[in-house]
Amino acid sequence: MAAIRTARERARAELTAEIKAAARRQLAAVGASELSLRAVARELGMVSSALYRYYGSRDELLTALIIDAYDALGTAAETALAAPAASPRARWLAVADAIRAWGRANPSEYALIYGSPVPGYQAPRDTIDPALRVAFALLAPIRACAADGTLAPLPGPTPTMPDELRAQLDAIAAAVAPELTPDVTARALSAYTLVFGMISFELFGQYTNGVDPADAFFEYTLSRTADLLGLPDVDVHASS
Amino acid sequence: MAAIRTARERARAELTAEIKAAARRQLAAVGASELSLRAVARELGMVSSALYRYYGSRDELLTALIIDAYDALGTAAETALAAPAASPRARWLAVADAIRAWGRANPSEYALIYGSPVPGYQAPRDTIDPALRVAFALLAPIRACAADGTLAPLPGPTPTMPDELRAQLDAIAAAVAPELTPDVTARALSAYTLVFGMISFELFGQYTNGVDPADAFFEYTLSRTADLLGLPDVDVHASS
DNA sequence: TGTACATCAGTGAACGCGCGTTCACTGATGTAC
DNA sequence: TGTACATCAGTGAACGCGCGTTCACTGATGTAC
Repeated sequence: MAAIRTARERARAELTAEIKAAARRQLAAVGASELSLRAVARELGMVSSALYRYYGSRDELLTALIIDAYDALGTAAETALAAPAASPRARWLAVADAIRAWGRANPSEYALIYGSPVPGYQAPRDTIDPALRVAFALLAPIRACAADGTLAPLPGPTPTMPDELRAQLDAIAAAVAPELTPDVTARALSAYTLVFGMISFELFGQYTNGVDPADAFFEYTLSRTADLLGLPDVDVHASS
Repeated sequence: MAAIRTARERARAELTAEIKAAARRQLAAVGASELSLRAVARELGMVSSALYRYYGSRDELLTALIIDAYDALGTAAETALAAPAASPRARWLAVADAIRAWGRANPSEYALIYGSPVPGYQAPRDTIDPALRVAFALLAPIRACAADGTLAPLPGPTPTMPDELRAQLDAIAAAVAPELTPDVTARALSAYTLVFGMISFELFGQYTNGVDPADAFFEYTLSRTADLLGLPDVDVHASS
């Protein structure tokens, strides 16, 4: 990131931020596929063609919003991960809570990245890395315990694993978490899916007339899930 | 449903079906929020105003599509539920598999009902009952076992349950599954969330470069989830 | 410090397009007697 | 069975609107000497 030196550069950085802020408001009001450059320009008191000095097309702006959303969520998760925690289990719960809190605070941006894809819009490669940050943060406490052997023996039976799945899980582990056995990787992925499944159901209205507000259900299920992952509830790392 | 008697009534029923079929194709091409009455009419070789003989507005057509999607998914799940199965566990797995199969076969309709809500569109009350059918089908094998005491003792620790959650779960149980204890209800709801979480992640592209194709991961996770629900793997009901 | 030139942000008009919905109408189908 | 009338499906034109994107332009900011 180059240092901002001239007034022109400062103005450009500020206006870029204002454009994205206005676009985020649009997003909340009408949704991703109806995000309109003209409406954004109108809100900023500019003429619509002026936006083309900042983004080459509507899709480019949409991409910037997606990357920002992944980054904001990733930052929230990483902040929770870095905070002091009584145990690996508590740390994992804190990350999951932070993910949910971000989603509730930014429902339209959550929908942008975890809702139905916008037909006709193809997310470019630049979105992949930011998208992985949150997954990494949720994985980190599990990896730390697996690395020093403090992951509790996994409760419950372990189904036989077909070769196809083992190969997929090995590839994931090799890329991001070499400490994990295939079964732990599978449980971690399933826990990750459950965390986002609950948040999506809550935000998209599937829990209406059921467990909405979902705070207690979320915590209860998360607690059971942490046990199934074998995350220890004592601070094993503090004693070293 | 009134019997169709006249040629006019037959034509109307046929054209209604054709309109919905064309609208479903639109949905797949451009998504729910960009569904266009004019495009539907164009595909049918009609003039756009003619559609107003069938649906009073764009939103009315969208509602019909949503209800149809819930009903189609509900039917698929109920069919799997009614099929012969070796055990309650197998029956539950069959229902979950049927849900996923329907989603994969009809991704745009799945996105319509389980994806991000369309901003500005408020689903009317008529969608509630059809939406519950699939949840009922997935719940049925658990209820049957709970009713005759064949649900296995639940493995794993049970977190303490706050009163707020207990009240919510009691209300759900009272309405749809009085056989279930609060903890079983919570586990059933969490399993339900996990099933849809996995399908959404698969269809919305979150498993790309991971466990995609997700067949093996889905079955593996489902198998472990069935165990956590205590669903017996023998046909306890056949012996009675 | 001052001047001449280059860069860049924002304007305003325009292009070509698609949308939902209304309305008066024509002509075919159905019904009552 | 035949006729007169009512119902309804579909037409075509129109209203008023918003959209993304291009383009020649003005005027302010920045840079080199």
